[in-house]
Amino acid sequence: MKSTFGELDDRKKKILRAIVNAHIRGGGPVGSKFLAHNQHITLSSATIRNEMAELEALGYLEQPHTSAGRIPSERGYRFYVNSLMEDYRLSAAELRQLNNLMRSKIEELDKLLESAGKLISALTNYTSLAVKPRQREVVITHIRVLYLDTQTFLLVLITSADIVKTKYVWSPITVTDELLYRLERELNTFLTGVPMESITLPLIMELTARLPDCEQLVTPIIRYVYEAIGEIDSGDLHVEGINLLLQYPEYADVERFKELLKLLERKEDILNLVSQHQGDSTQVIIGGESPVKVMHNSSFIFRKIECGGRVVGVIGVLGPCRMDYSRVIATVEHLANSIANRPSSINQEPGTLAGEPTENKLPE
Amino acid sequence: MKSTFGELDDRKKKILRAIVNAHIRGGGPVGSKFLAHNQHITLSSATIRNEMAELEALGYLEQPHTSAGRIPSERGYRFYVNSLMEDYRLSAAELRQLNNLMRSKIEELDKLLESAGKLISALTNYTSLAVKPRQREVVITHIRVLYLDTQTFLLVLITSADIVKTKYVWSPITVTDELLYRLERELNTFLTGVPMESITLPLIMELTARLPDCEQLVTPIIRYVYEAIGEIDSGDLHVEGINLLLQYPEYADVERFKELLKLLERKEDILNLVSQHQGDSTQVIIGGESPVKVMHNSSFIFRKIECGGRVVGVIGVLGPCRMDYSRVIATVEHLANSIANRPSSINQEPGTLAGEPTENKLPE
DNA sequence: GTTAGCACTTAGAGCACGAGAGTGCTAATA
DNA sequence: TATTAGCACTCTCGTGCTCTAAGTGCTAAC
Repeated sequence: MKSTFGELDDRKKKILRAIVNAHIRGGGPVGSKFLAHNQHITLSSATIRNEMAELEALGYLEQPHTSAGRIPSERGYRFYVNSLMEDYRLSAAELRQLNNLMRSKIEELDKLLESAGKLISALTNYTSLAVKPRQREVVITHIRVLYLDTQTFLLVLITSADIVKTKYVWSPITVTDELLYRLERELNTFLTGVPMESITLPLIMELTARLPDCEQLVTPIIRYVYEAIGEIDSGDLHVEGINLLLQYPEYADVERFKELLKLLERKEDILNLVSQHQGDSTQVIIGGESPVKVMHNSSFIFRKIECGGRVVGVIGVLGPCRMDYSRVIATVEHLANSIANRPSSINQEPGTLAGEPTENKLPE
Repeated sequence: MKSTFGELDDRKKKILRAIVNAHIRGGGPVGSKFLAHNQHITLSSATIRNEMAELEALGYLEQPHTSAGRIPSERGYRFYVNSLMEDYRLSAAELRQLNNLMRSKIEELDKLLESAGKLISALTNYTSLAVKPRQREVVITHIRVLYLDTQTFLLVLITSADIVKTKYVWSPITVTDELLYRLERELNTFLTGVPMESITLPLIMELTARLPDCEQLVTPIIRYVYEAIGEIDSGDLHVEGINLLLQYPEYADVERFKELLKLLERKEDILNLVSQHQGDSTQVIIGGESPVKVMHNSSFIFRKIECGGRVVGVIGVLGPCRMDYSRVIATVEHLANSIANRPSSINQEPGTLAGEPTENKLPE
């Protein structure tokens, strides 16, 4: 059957698959002779050459130069990922390592994502990204004020994103339990459930008026509330295993690698890219499909981790377009699912409450 | 005056200084002819050649090959840093940027160190390291338990390192204010002021016995306390501007750069190195002086940041041995001092209390 | 439709060669 | 005696060349 427009006949698919597989393994362009030795292909090299020429005409293959073999084009990779590649079965050793991580019962999601990143790097031999995504529209749900001594108290903010922020406050005035009680009550009245934009000057003035004996505390506290919410909003990116990319000839060009490093260090573009993508399934961005220019020679695979309807993280893998897609996808999916379904450890209410600790440094 | 053993006469010093300066600026080996054009040196190239030959014999210079100029040896750099280099005066633009950072009033020390790292990278064009050092012998000073609803409460741990950790706890039993009050009291009695090693099974059993109606809560809480202290202990390292190193020919060798990247990603060796060093002044480790092998082609400059007698951070710069030492040292010192002396912002009690917020994620 | 064979193209390794840079040494100079 | 000019020598690096290996496209035979 001749290739009707846009579709490939079985033989072409088989050859394309073999080329991509071989290229992913070997790195170099693959030639007709090499393919003729392939077990699954019982054609002469001449026939294969003809098919390859057609695949190139259709845009699935490219030729670095006349006397080289063919390499997959981006379109070729895309077709491979969509239609050709076989599912990868994780080996026993890989499963063991993945499960070990989950069994280690790391409590903090941040730390867990970081460890997951390390593990993915190690398993796939590519750079891993672990994203703590932006949390939009965070509001304070509770405020607590803890008495420490007559000059200091601890402010505890519990937010709708279930993140807790704490802060020491040194008070210029002597504080009493009674004062703190009133402070706590008024702060809760005025600041909980209120989106950032609504904390306006009139509101602040009214709040201050209700607390005539501790005016001096109100402004800094509100400033801190602002900052805390901003920090929760902001998102973060952990990168592991950058050094692994240097083993691939694709990154031998120092200038190119440098640009990629810059991208990863700036974090912003990656955070945007990840938060813009909607899909729940594993996303595969191949080379030029990325809106980010410096990623045009790389592929990026990532997947959201959802717990109870909220995106709590994103893990991903960055590597050359010549990436072992099926293995990476299998690894990322396994890990994302494990994290999403992990039981929490302080009295497991499965899938609902899992605390993340945190810290609050007072550099005296 | 001839050079008596170990000491260099003024002329040699002048020549060595000029060589190191020129090498730092230009990158290449520097030759006698080039030096003869130097304003401060009024000698012929032949004389300079003789002096350079002697400096080489003394171990201060090296020659990549016969027909190249000289480059400083590590000993040469060391002598330069100790005795030859002039103090660098920060430019107005540099001072402005440094002061802007401090004026931005970032509250969280972590974030501030991170920003400081970014700024140092940008100002020096080398990689910066920001270390949150290990905190040894942390104990809990207060424990608070906050009622949230009948099934959940918030555990707040205040530690001797002035770091606060919080954690949601989901309770399998219905909690009341009264129960939490007793829980809080007993936890404080048994766990505060106690070093980790002393939290032994008998102690845990006694604690459990005192709280017959909420046994199920005690074990996970203690586990969490362990974890929290462990996390405070552990230290952390932020690296910024790795990409900047790639502009220096010293790192053109991919394999060498890769090893350095690995080192920075593993973090451990750097944390050890930094925490072992005792000195309060700025430390300069040149090439092979480092106990870490992969740093033998790099220099590392770092300085502790102390607030009220405690080391709250370390900032440093990593770059090629051919580093602009005086500029880096000036920048690091300025920033370290600024951070050490910064006023805290929630009701500034200068130099004593400055809160660090924190977060506590509940991924439900 | 498939295959064998052959002419053609190209990258890359290996080599020679010359330019450029810097040295060490010797002899002349102040 | 310390300094300098001059010169032969050494080494790196870039350029241009050839040769080889690999792989193709095309034609003719099966």
